[in-house]
Amino acid sequence: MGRPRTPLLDRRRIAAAALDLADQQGTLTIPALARALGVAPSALYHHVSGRDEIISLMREELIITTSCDRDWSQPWPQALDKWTRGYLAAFTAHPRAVPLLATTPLAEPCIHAVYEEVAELLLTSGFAKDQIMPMITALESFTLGSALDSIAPPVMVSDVAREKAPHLAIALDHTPTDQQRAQAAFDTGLQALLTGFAALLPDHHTP
Amino acid sequence: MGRPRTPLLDRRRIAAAALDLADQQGTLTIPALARALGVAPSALYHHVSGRDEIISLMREELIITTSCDRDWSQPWPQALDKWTRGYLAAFTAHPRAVPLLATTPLAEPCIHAVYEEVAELLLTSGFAKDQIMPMITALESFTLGSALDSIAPPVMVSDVAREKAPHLAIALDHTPTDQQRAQAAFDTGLQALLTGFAALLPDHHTP
DNA sequence: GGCATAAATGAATGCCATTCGATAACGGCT
DNA sequence: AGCCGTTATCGAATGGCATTCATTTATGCC
Repeated sequence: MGRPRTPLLDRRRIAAAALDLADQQGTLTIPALARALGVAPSALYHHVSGRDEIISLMREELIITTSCDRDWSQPWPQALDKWTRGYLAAFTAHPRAVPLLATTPLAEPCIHAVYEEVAELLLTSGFAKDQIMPMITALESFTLGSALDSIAPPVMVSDVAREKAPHLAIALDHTPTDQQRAQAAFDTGLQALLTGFAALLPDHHTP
Repeated sequence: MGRPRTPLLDRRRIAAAALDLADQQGTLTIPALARALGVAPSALYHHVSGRDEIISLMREELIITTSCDRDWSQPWPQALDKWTRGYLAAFTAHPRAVPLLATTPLAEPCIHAVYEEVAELLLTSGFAKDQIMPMITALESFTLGSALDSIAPPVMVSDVAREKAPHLAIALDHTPTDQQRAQAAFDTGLQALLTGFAALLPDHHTP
């Protein structure tokens, strides 16, 4: 026993293992995480304050490992499109972990970098100062909601219900039932949001 | 002991008490819920299968008690606006319960009625059949995400960080810091979504 | 009136998050 | 080199929670 010759744990390793575990099992328990790390459960508490902090680290790890390809040099619609899609992809890459991550807000310092870049993009594109944060927040809310939607069971209308809900039945008949369903909703919503944002520009010409 | 002369519990009462409890405490535990109902913890299992089902019932209760005022006779933008705002209001009426409710999808039969009405509205308004469900889902995802955002701590930029994130600092200086922050983001996003949806109509004139 | 059933109790089970004292290696200081 | 405070682990112990089960008592149907 006693202190090991080389440390077995650090916060990054804990976060990565927790993310893997939650992704495979759909839940996160300290004993299971410790087992995956080859360590006693109590060892974790020398690196993190508790389970909640582990979940925060998981979300941070998610951002770190997936936020490499952004391109703010494009026009704002394309740049926002790419940013938002990358954001969603980060979540859907770990579908079973989403419920765990969705309800834990991201720690402050981690988001400042991205927010700053988006804010600069939108300000130089001509959006009003008091619209920047609402726009960013709306995009993030939509993305988080879409991530949760992507792991929800698809809506089904049983044959008995078809008569009571004929219009819904029509709509569902023209909707994919698999993973593509959530993606189509995200595409439609994102497209609509960006179109609606364009109408906020001062020099926008209404039809 | 033994069976009481008049039943102490039923599913509605359990759901309502659970919603109240989660709203006040921010968590839901079976012992606490049983205490609130004046009952032993094990008594609950004669009415529900477990904690997960209680959470489902809570969400159902939420819909039941708040989905009275909708008006599908208005033009589609106003109707969708009212529906979506009511949806968000149902969540924000129980802010501390939102994390519990957000990750549990709603049971099937409960949503069919609303979906049918929205589907009819959108179909008769001229939207393409394969756009109905994506539009509905996008609105729901945005609303759920906004509900989660409304209980998240507001983003702050400490004085030290102002130099590293000047554009973000500008944006935040023009953003309310209280409850109004989330509402402004929701307003902006909903407006943008509806504007973007209008552009999907076949007879839409692009500027 | 008897009996299957429904609705409660309370004890028991097993898992989980977290804390604490003991153990042993590391690193700086003399 | 030897000492000591610090660091990183373990193992045991605590307290809480969700869930199950045997038991008790009332209800309503035949």
